[in-house]
Amino acid sequence: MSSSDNNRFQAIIAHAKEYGFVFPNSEIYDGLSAVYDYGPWGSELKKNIRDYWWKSMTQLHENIVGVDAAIFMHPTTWKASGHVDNFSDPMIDNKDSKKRYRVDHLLEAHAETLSPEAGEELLAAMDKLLAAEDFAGLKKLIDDNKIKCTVSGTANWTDIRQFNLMFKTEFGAVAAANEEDNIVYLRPETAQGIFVNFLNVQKTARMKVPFGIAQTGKAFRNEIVARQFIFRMREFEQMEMQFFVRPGTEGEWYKYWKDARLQWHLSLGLPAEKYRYHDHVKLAHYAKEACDIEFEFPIGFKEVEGIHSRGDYDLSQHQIYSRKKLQYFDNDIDETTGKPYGNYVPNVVETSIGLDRMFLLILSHAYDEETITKEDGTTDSRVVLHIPPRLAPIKLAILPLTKKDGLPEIARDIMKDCREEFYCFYEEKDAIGKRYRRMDAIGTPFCITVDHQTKEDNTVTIRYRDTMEQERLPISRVKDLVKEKIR
RNA sequence: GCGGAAGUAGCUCAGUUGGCAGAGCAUCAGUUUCCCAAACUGAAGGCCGCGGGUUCGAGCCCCGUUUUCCGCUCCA
Repeated sequence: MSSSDNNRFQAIIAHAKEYGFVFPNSEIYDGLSAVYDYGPWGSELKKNIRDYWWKSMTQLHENIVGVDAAIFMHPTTWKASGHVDNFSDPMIDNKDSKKRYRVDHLLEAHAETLSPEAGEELLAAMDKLLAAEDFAGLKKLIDDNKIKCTVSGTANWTDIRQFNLMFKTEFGAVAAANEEDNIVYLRPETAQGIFVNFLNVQKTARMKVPFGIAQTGKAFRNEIVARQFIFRMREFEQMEMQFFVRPGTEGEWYKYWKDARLQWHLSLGLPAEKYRYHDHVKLAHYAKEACDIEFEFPIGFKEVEGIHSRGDYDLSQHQIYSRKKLQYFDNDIDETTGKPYGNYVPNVVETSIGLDRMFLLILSHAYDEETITKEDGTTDSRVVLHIPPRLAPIKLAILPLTKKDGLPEIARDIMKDCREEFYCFYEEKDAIGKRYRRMDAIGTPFCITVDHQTKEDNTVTIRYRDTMEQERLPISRVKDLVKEKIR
């Protein structure tokens, strides 16, 4: 990251706070690390991005429907998904090399250097301590065996700490005798709420494979490193769609969604050269194919969305753990056999985009510090957010040129007429130029100004954010013009 | 987690050898303004990140702490 890019990123963060888009969480208490709040214009922008995604997925696809599953899920869900076992490992750091190890890996590696009997004995002791979550005992085991770091060659270890990906909380108002019985997790991904509802949705909405289930919602992950603003947060929002297909067709659907999702980004007017695919070479154990859609943020090319061909892994896992069938009966005729395809566990192609990352994408692409040359030759600067009009928090600012001579009344009437259709903003304070610049700073694409000519012929000037050009039009045209531009 | 730098008004910052807490912009109340932040008058705004120490006296020196930024480390 160059220093100018970094300055730009810092300027965007400062702008986001100053103009009511994103605030540090719990700021009066010195903040909570890697958690942020959305302010007045931020929450509008975020909602508009979410709505645009939701509409493009559900309203515009006859074979995709939505759900809104709870954040809490039965704890077994996360055993089935692999999150409990894969992401809750005790870790230990070597103080000299700063290298971090998983405790079990460290002990297993050491056991291999011992005689078979001694090795077995060590691993048995480890398993017992791991099961009991006896970290002090595990540390003693490492010390007693004089296990050294392969990098520094020393045995100068920190205490053992648990790395927990998932946030835990207690379910039920009354404490249980065994507190383990009461633990529920805050979901680390929204996808599982779709998988466990697969049959409910398929039956009640009478969906036929191939079909998709869309969902937006909060998810929670303990990240090892905070920082990077809203790019990496502990509480974040996902927009996911799981597309269920006939086994054997997942390859073509993966290609379809890989292309369709990039087209969605480009449909917002974002430049293709700022996007690239990153195909995964090393795949997770359940994935058949996977790629990221990356965007060139001020902090470099970063993942904003993932497309994964997940096979039948998730539904099969839930079948095993729930002992319920999660299968679909396909009545379509298989041309090779002349018979229906029959029962199967569908394969899944997932599209998963981070709403907060999309927000940062829009914000960082929109942010611009312009130098403009005025008519008299002097230069001036402005900070403007070129947010796509359909996503802008405020669509139209209605400004009386002065606050007397009946101009505010006319402006108020226009406001009254338009506010049901889209977000409007009225302001009569300060010089008109100042008001234009304030609207530029929060990305309002259109301003109309009521002046004395308005009283004579019912026309107003409309001023465009991106070009700063103005034109005159009848008041009666205003609402339709803005509606056309934000479609 | 380790190392470095920084925290002064809403924002951007100044603050002399340790001697009354400052400016511009923003805000508020007026005045003035017919189209691109900078017209005039006035007002308000501060636990100088937090806690301790040194000193007659600390925004400034010392110690601790916290937050942010930068680099390294980690990242399903």
